[in-house]
Amino acid sequence: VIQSSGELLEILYKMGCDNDRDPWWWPQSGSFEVIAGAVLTQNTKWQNVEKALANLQNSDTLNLKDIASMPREKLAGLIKPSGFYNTKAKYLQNLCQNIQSGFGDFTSFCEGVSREWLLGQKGLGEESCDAILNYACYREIFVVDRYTHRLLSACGYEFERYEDIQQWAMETIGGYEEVFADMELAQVYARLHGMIVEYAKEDKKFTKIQEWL
DNA sequence: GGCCAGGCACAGC
DNA sequence: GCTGTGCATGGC
Repeated sequence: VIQSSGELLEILYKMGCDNDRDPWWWPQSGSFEVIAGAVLTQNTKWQNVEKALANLQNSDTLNLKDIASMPREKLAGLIKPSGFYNTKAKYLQNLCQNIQSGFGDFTSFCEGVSREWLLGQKGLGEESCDAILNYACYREIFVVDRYTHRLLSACGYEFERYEDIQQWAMETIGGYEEVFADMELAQVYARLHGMIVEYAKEDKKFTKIQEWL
């Protein structure tokens, strides 16, 4: 079991001080790209998502309006490198259409959207919803993914449900407010989730973190 | 060639 | 409610 949650958080926080990255970790945070990325990255390496995003960018269609209105086959072709391209094309296009009809544009979407609305969209589960809320809309929500689950397991915790992990993470982070005093809470959540992902890519069993604790 | 990647929907218990 | 399966490409 983790000896000190604060120590773990500080380690992760320091790892996040990479000036080359988006300060919120997710590339192009605060923009529509996050929405597309959240769907495309499902069970897929980010490296392949980048190719799909680049295809959209190069055809000048990486925006709400064009994805909502282009032929689905065309969208599927553009996002092919990210895998599951038929289902993702359907989900992403449907989502963009619903955002347009429900909110109008990206800015209004971010102001007005709720977690419940997102969960009602096909193709968005809890992780994708929270990723959009935190990284696109800058809401105070911590994203839980496979890596977070694995990290806690490696440290001796036995969480099962998504919301249990999320609640634990947000309460724990809240208890170390002074450590992150120079950042907004939403950005702290964003950065820490990102660092868990980055760390896990290098050290899938979290052996280094376990050594430190 | 097998395995996994920044999940989710849907069927069948 | 929980578990299994399909979705599909690309890099190691």
